[in-house]
Amino acid sequence: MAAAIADPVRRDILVMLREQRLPAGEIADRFMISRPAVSRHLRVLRESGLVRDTLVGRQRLYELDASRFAGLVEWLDQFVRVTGWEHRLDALETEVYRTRRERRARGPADHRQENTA
Amino acid sequence: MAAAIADPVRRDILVMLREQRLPAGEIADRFMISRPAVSRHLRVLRESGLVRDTLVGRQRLYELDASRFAGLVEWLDQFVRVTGWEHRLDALETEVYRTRRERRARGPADHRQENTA
DNA sequence: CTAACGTGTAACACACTGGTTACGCTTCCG
DNA sequence: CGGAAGCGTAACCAGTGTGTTACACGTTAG
Repeated sequence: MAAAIADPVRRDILVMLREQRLPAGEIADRFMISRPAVSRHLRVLRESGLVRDTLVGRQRLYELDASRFAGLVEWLDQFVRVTGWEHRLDALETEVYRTRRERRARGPADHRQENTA
Repeated sequence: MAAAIADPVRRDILVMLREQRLPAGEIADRFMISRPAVSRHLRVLRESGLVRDTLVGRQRLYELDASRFAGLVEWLDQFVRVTGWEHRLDALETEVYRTRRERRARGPADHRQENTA
Protein backbone atom coordinates (compact mmCIF):
# COMPACT_ATOMS: atom_id res chain seq x y z
CA MET A 1 0.00 0.00 0.00
CA ALA A 2 2.85 2.34 0.79
CA ALA A 3 4.27 1.47 -2.60
CA ALA A 4 1.04 2.63 -4.22
CA ILE A 5 1.54 6.11 -2.83
CA ALA A 6 5.19 6.20 -3.82
CA ASP A 7 4.37 7.05 -7.44
CA PRO A 8 3.62 10.69 -8.32
CA VAL A 9 1.09 9.77 -11.00
CA ARG A 10 -0.85 7.64 -8.56
CA ARG A 11 -0.74 10.40 -5.99
CA ASP A 12 -2.22 12.79 -8.55
CA ILE A 13 -4.96 10.29 -9.32
CA LEU A 14 -5.80 10.07 -5.64
CA VAL A 15 -6.03 13.84 -5.41
CA MET A 16 -8.31 13.93 -8.45
CA LEU A 17 -10.52 11.31 -6.88
CA ARG A 18 -10.68 13.23 -3.63
CA GLU A 19 -13.24 15.63 -5.04
CA GLN A 20 -15.35 13.40 -7.25
CA ARG A 21 -15.77 9.93 -8.62
CA LEU A 22 -14.32 9.63 -12.13
CA PRO A 23 -14.34 7.18 -15.06
CA ALA A 24 -11.03 5.69 -16.18
CA GLY A 25 -11.01 7.54 -19.48
CA GLU A 26 -11.40 10.94 -17.95
CA ILE A 27 -8.61 10.24 -15.51
CA ALA A 28 -6.35 9.18 -18.34
CA ASP A 29 -7.16 12.33 -20.34
CA ARG A 30 -5.68 14.49 -17.62
CA PHE A 31 -2.23 12.94 -18.01
CA MET A 32 0.33 13.14 -20.76
CA ILE A 33 1.07 9.44 -20.58
CA SER A 34 -0.83 6.84 -22.58
CA ARG A 35 -4.19 5.49 -21.46
CA PRO A 36 -2.96 1.92 -20.84
CA ALA A 37 -0.26 3.31 -18.56
CA VAL A 38 -2.90 5.05 -16.48
CA SER A 39 -4.98 1.90 -16.56
CA ARG A 40 -2.17 0.02 -14.88
CA HIS A 41 -1.72 2.70 -12.26
CA LEU A 42 -5.41 2.33 -11.56
CA ARG A 43 -4.96 -1.38 -11.18
CA VAL A 44 -2.20 -0.85 -8.61
CA LEU A 45 -4.44 1.52 -6.67
CA ARG A 46 -7.27 -0.98 -6.93
CA GLU A 47 -5.17 -3.86 -5.64
CA SER A 48 -3.79 -1.75 -2.83
CA GLY A 49 -7.37 -1.10 -1.77
CA LEU A 50 -6.98 2.67 -1.86
CA VAL A 51 -9.66 2.98 -4.56
CA ARG A 52 -12.80 1.09 -5.38
CA ASP A 53 -14.20 0.70 -8.88
CA THR A 54 -17.77 0.51 -10.05
CA LEU A 55 -18.81 -0.80 -13.42
CA VAL A 56 -21.53 1.34 -14.95
CA GLY A 57 -22.39 0.60 -18.53
CA ARG A 58 -19.20 0.51 -20.55
CA GLN A 59 -17.26 2.73 -18.27
CA ARG A 60 -15.61 2.06 -14.95
CA LEU A 61 -15.94 4.64 -12.22
CA TYR A 62 -13.22 4.99 -9.63
CA GLU A 63 -13.61 6.41 -6.17
CA LEU A 64 -11.50 6.63 -3.03
CA ASP A 65 -11.79 4.14 -0.22
CA ALA A 66 -10.94 6.53 2.56
CA SER A 67 -10.95 3.85 5.20
CA ARG A 68 -7.71 2.42 3.89
CA PHE A 69 -5.84 5.65 4.47
CA ALA A 70 -6.59 5.57 8.14
CA GLY A 71 -4.37 2.54 8.57
CA LEU A 72 -1.41 4.29 7.04
CA VAL A 73 -1.97 7.43 9.06
CA GLU A 74 -2.13 5.31 12.16
CA TRP A 75 1.17 3.67 11.31
CA LEU A 76 2.79 7.05 10.75
CA ASP A 77 1.45 8.40 14.01
CA GLN A 78 3.76 6.18 15.99
CA PHE A 79 6.61 8.28 14.65
CA VAL A 80 5.01 11.68 14.88
CA ARG A 81 4.28 10.94 18.50
CA VAL A 82 8.00 10.78 19.30
CA THR A 83 8.24 14.57 19.41
CA GLY A 84 6.32 17.69 18.46
CA TRP A 85 3.16 15.70 18.92
CA GLU A 86 0.88 18.08 20.79
CA HIS A 87 1.65 20.73 18.24
CA ARG A 88 0.26 18.55 15.50
CA LEU A 89 -2.87 17.72 17.37
CA ASP A 90 -3.65 21.40 17.73
CA ALA A 91 -3.36 21.83 14.00
CA LEU A 92 -5.68 18.90 13.45
CA GLU A 93 -8.27 20.20 15.85
CA THR A 94 -8.56 23.51 14.09
CA GLU A 95 -9.00 21.63 10.84
CA VAL A 96 -11.91 19.65 12.16
CA TYR A 97 -14.18 22.64 12.37
CA ARG A 98 -13.23 23.83 8.92
CA THR A 99 -13.93 20.35 7.59
CA ARG A 100 -17.28 19.89 9.29
CA ARG A 101 -18.48 22.95 7.43
CA GLU A 102 -17.36 21.53 4.10
CA ARG A 103 -18.97 18.15 4.62
CA ARG A 104 -22.38 18.98 3.17
CA ALA A 105 -22.94 18.36 -0.57
CA ARG A 106 -21.13 15.08 -1.09
CA GLY A 107 -22.20 12.61 -3.83
CA PRO A 108 -25.00 10.19 -2.78
CA ALA A 109 -24.36 6.45 -3.03
CA ASP A 110 -25.98 4.44 -5.82
CA HIS A 111 -26.46 0.71 -6.29
CA ARG A 112 -24.33 -0.98 -8.92
CA GLN A 113 -21.77 -3.73 -9.19
CA GLU A 114 -18.79 -3.30 -6.87
CA ASN A 115 -15.31 -4.74 -7.25
CA THR A 116 -13.19 -4.02 -4.23
CA ALA A 117 -10.61 -6.37 -5.82
CA MET B 1 9.93 10.73 0.79
CA ALA B 2 6.98 8.47 0.13
CA ALA B 3 9.36 6.23 -1.78
CA ALA B 4 11.51 5.92 1.33
CA ILE B 5 8.62 4.38 3.22
CA ALA B 6 7.71 2.08 0.36
CA ASP B 7 10.46 -0.40 1.22
CA PRO B 8 9.79 -2.93 4.00
CA VAL B 9 13.41 -2.95 5.18
CA ARG B 10 13.39 0.81 5.56
CA ARG B 11 10.09 0.65 7.41
CA ASP B 12 11.60 -1.84 9.83
CA ILE B 13 14.58 0.45 10.34
CA LEU B 14 12.25 3.31 11.16
CA VAL B 15 10.45 1.17 13.70
CA MET B 16 13.75 0.18 15.27
CA LEU B 17 14.75 3.82 15.51
CA ARG B 18 11.47 4.74 17.09
CA GLU B 19 12.60 3.43 20.46
CA GLN B 20 16.26 4.37 20.51
CA ARG B 21 19.11 5.86 18.57
CA LEU B 22 21.27 3.17 16.95
CA PRO B 23 24.64 2.87 15.17
CA ALA B 24 24.71 1.62 11.57
CA GLY B 25 26.35 -1.66 12.46
CA GLU B 26 23.79 -2.66 15.02
CA ILE B 27 20.99 -1.88 12.62
CA ALA B 28 22.62 -4.02 9.97
CA ASP B 29 23.05 -6.92 12.39
CA ARG B 30 19.30 -7.20 12.81
CA PHE B 31 18.78 -7.97 9.12
CA MET B 32 19.58 -11.00 7.04
CA ILE B 33 20.82 -8.87 4.15
CA SER B 34 24.42 -7.68 3.85
CA ARG B 35 25.70 -4.65 5.69
CA PRO B 36 26.33 -2.53 2.58
CA ALA B 37 22.73 -3.10 1.55
CA VAL B 38 21.54 -1.73 4.87
CA SER B 39 23.99 1.13 4.53
CA ARG B 40 22.32 2.18 1.31
CA HIS B 41 18.89 1.95 2.85
CA LEU B 42 20.17 4.24 5.55
CA ARG B 43 21.38 6.63 2.90
CA VAL B 44 17.94 6.72 1.32
CA LEU B 45 16.37 7.46 4.68
CA ARG B 46 18.99 10.10 5.31
CA GLU B 47 18.38 11.83 1.98
CA SER B 48 14.64 11.67 2.47
CA GLY B 49 15.14 13.53 5.74
CA LEU B 50 13.32 10.91 7.78
CA VAL B 51 16.43 10.17 9.82
CA ARG B 52 19.35 12.23 11.00
CA ASP B 53 22.83 10.83 11.56
CA THR B 54 25.42 11.79 14.11
CA LEU B 55 29.08 10.91 13.83
CA VAL B 56 30.47 9.75 17.16
CA GLY B 57 33.92 8.29 17.07
CA ARG B 58 34.09 5.70 14.39
CA GLN B 59 30.46 4.87 14.43
CA ARG B 60 27.49 6.70 12.99
CA LEU B 61 24.36 6.96 15.10
CA TYR B 62 20.99 7.22 13.41
CA GLU B 63 17.86 8.71 14.89
CA LEU B 64 14.41 9.66 13.64
CA ASP B 65 13.54 13.15 12.53
CA ALA B 66 9.93 13.05 13.60
CA SER B 67 9.16 16.46 12.13
CA ARG B 68 9.37 15.07 8.61
CA PHE B 69 6.58 12.60 9.22
CA ALA B 70 4.12 15.33 10.00
CA GLY B 71 4.13 16.48 6.39
CA LEU B 72 3.17 13.07 5.12
CA VAL B 73 0.47 12.66 7.72
CA GLU B 74 -0.90 16.04 6.74
CA TRP B 75 -1.01 15.01 3.09
CA LEU B 76 -2.82 11.81 3.96
CA ASP B 77 -5.32 13.63 6.12
CA GLN B 78 -6.93 15.22 3.08
CA PHE B 79 -8.11 11.73 2.16
CA VAL B 80 -9.07 10.50 5.60
CA ARG B 81 -11.18 13.60 5.96
CA VAL B 82 -13.42 12.52 3.08
CA THR B 83 -15.29 10.13 5.34
CA GLY B 84 -15.09 8.52 8.75
CA TRP B 85 -13.15 11.52 9.92
CA GLU B 86 -14.65 12.29 13.29
CA HIS B 87 -14.23 8.66 14.20
CA ARG B 88 -10.50 8.91 13.64
CA LEU B 89 -10.13 12.05 15.66
CA ASP B 90 -11.71 10.37 18.65
CA ALA B 91 -9.16 7.59 18.42
CA LEU B 92 -6.38 10.16 18.28
CA GLU B 93 -7.62 12.07 21.28
CA THR B 94 -7.64 9.04 23.50
CA GLU B 95 -4.08 8.35 22.41
CA VAL B 96 -2.90 11.77 23.45
CA TYR B 97 -3.40 11.12 27.13
CA ARG B 98 -1.68 7.78 26.93
CA THR B 99 1.20 9.43 25.13
CA ARG B 100 1.60 12.38 27.47
CA ARG B 101 2.18 9.89 30.27
CA GLU B 102 4.89 8.13 28.30
CA ARG B 103 6.74 11.26 27.39
CA ARG B 104 8.98 11.48 30.43
CA ALA B 105 12.31 9.64 30.27
CA ARG B 106 13.42 10.43 26.75
CA GLY B 107 17.14 10.66 25.86
CA PRO B 108 18.67 14.12 26.42
CA ALA B 109 20.40 15.86 23.51
CA ASP B 110 24.20 15.85 23.36
CA HIS B 111 26.58 17.98 21.34
CA ARG B 112 28.33 16.29 18.45
CA GLN B 113 28.67 16.74 14.72
CA GLU B 114 25.33 16.64 12.86
CA ASN B 115 24.76 15.76 9.22
CA THR B 116 21.19 16.26 8.16
CA ALA B 117 22.44 15.54 4.62
C1' DC C 1 53.00 3.24 13.90
C1' DT C 2 50.28 -0.36 12.79
C1' DA C 3 46.47 -3.35 13.09
C1' DA C 4 41.63 -3.94 13.83
C1' DC C 5 37.05 -1.67 13.70
C1' DG C 6 33.08 0.65 11.88
C1' DT C 7 31.07 2.43 7.71
C1' DG C 8 30.45 4.24 3.27
C1' DT C 9 31.35 3.58 -1.87
C1' DA C 10 32.16 1.25 -6.41
C1' DA C 11 31.15 -2.14 -9.75
C1' DC C 12 28.15 -5.51 -11.12
C1' DA C 13 24.00 -8.77 -11.63
C1' DC C 14 19.19 -9.07 -11.77
C1' DA C 15 14.36 -8.30 -10.79
C1' DC C 16 10.85 -4.92 -11.00
C1' DT C 17 8.51 -0.71 -12.57
C1' DG C 18 6.61 2.26 -15.72
C1' DG C 19 6.14 3.64 -20.49
C1' DT C 20 4.61 2.31 -25.40
C1' DT C 21 2.01 -0.06 -29.15
C1' DA C 22 -1.12 -3.76 -30.59
C1' DC C 23 -5.04 -6.27 -29.51
C1' DG C 24 -9.32 -8.37 -27.22
C1' DC C 25 -13.64 -7.97 -24.87
C1' DT C 26 -18.16 -5.71 -23.54
C1' DT C 27 -21.53 -2.29 -24.14
C1' DC C 28 -24.10 1.24 -26.49
C1' DC C 29 -26.24 2.96 -30.76
C1' DG C 30 -27.68 3.61 -35.70
C1' DC D 1 -26.49 -6.76 -36.73
C1' DG D 2 -22.23 -4.23 -37.08
C1' DG D 3 -19.32 -0.53 -35.94
C1' DA D 4 -17.73 2.76 -32.49
C1' DA D 5 -16.78 3.64 -27.63
C1' DG D 6 -14.53 2.57 -23.27
C1' DC D 7 -11.22 -0.24 -20.79
C1' DG D 8 -8.21 -3.76 -19.62
C1' DT D 9 -4.30 -7.00 -21.02
C1' DA D 10 -0.16 -8.75 -23.45
C1' DA D 11 4.36 -8.22 -25.19
C1' DC D 12 8.25 -5.56 -25.28
C1' DC D 13 11.93 -2.16 -23.72
C1' DA D 14 14.45 1.14 -21.01
C1' DG D 15 15.49 2.85 -16.54
C1' DT D 16 15.79 2.19 -11.64
C1' DG D 17 16.28 -0.14 -7.36
C1' DT D 18 18.19 -3.65 -4.38
C1' DG D 19 21.31 -7.31 -3.27
C1' DT D 20 26.27 -8.99 -3.44
C1' DT D 21 31.40 -8.79 -3.11
C1' DA D 22 35.62 -6.07 -3.10
C1' DC D 23 37.65 -2.01 -1.56
C1' DA D 24 38.80 2.75 0.51
C1' DC D 25 38.92 5.76 4.48
C1' DG D 26 38.89 7.69 9.04
C1' DT D 27 39.16 6.23 14.10
C1' DT D 28 40.50 3.76 18.12
C1' DA D 29 43.71 0.73 20.43
C1' DG D 30 47.97 -1.87 21.41
